[in-house]
Amino acid sequence: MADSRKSRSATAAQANEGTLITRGERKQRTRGTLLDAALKLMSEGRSFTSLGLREITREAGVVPTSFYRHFRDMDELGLALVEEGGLTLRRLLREARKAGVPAQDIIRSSVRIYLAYVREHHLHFGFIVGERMGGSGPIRRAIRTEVTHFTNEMAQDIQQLKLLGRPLSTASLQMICGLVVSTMLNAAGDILDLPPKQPQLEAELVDGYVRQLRLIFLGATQWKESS
Amino acid sequence: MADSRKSRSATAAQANEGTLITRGERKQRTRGTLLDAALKLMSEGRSFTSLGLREITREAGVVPTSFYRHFRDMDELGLALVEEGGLTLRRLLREARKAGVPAQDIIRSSVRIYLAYVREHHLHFGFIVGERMGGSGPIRRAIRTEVTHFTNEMAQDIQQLKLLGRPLSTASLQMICGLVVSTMLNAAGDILDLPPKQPQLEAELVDGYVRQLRLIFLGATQWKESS
DNA sequence: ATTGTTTGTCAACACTTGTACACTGAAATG
DNA sequence: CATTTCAGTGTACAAGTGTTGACAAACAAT
Repeated sequence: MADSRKSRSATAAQANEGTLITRGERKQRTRGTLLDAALKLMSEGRSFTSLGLREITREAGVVPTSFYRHFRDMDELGLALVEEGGLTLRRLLREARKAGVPAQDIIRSSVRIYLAYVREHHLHFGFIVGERMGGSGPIRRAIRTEVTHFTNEMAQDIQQLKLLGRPLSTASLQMICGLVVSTMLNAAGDILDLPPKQPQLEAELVDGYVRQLRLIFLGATQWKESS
Repeated sequence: MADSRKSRSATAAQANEGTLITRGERKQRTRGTLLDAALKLMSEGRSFTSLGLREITREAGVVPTSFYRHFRDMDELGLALVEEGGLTLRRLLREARKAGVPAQDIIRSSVRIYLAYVREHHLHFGFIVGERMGGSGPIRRAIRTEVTHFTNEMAQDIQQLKLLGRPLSTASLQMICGLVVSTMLNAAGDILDLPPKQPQLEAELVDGYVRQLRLIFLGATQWKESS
């Protein structure tokens, strides 16, 4: 539902390339170009709060006043972006469930798969990671909610898969997954502003995160509930 | 050197409250009010890239053109803020060294002390945490550099204090400290946008981070270099 | 006492910004 | 077919933006 639109390149309003008919579809389409425009501008080193309504419509190839047909104000657009990002996060878990746990060297392959996914959806991840701790309050809170949901789902998955060998209280599981998720979001932020085509740096980065996660899971296997 | 100025309240240019004489001192003083103005605006839910030059000078009680007497452009001001923030970070370590390790329940009391320090310097921490992953590239990189330095110093301290019992390679130590620092920066971000006067929420938050750190150190004591 | 320096001020510039209002034309509805 | 609905357009305006240049007055150096 979130990705019928695949990163269209500007000037969309009159394109009509595919065979689309209904008015509703058209509306969703330009709404999408507005969201994409915002994401693209942010990916060029800008924060959400610095974006202007006019700037976005310009990038989207639409007249400024058209913005109001889709969002009351910038905050509403921001929240829509958070929702999209949340969907992208959830999709990651769903795909992971479907693919099953990697056969050997679980952590390293998981990190690799994850980082590939981050690169594939770098706009969403850039937004989430970038706005998670700074900028607009409402958006920050919305992101926090999404990340919490993601963490809880992950905790549930780990419990069902019995990945840690012995059972743990939900509180402990959530605390561990919270640590894992924070670490992975840091990792996303790091690779996303790695200078491109630097396999050396990238390898070091991956290595560092693999070891951090190994340490976390090592701690998790030794964890005593009583603490 | 960074804190001769203690969060002055606007309209500073003509104040002349204390006995200050030299021209250089006066310059540093208004330079400080500009930096403070920027920090204050950001603490009200704005990102750095969204700040305007005029806005800052207005908040500082100074005419817009005066800005150029101190900074070539906004980026230069941002880097100055990063430097200040870096100093605040280092001061934390210095004070920790002087105070020594807390007698009992080391992790819990450390977290408490740390969070008190974060609150005391909430403007600097808000800036660092908020801009660490989003917004302007140069500033993000500068922050990363400061955080890395901080991490290295921390690793050195831990090694010298033999806090982990047995010796570890510098690489492992840095990786562990990196995890600790990331976690503490997340913690800083979390308490700083906790609604005020909510001791319940705060206690839960502190508890969560205490347990995350316990897990990390538990992992660290079991860590095998060979990994 | 007479210079030169330099921090902060003032006025003005060419632009950009968010938003209001009336309008068009094609899809939706009857 | 006639009518209504509404996404997108065009124009307009007040308010804010970064930056320039000339100027005032307090300090510094001679």
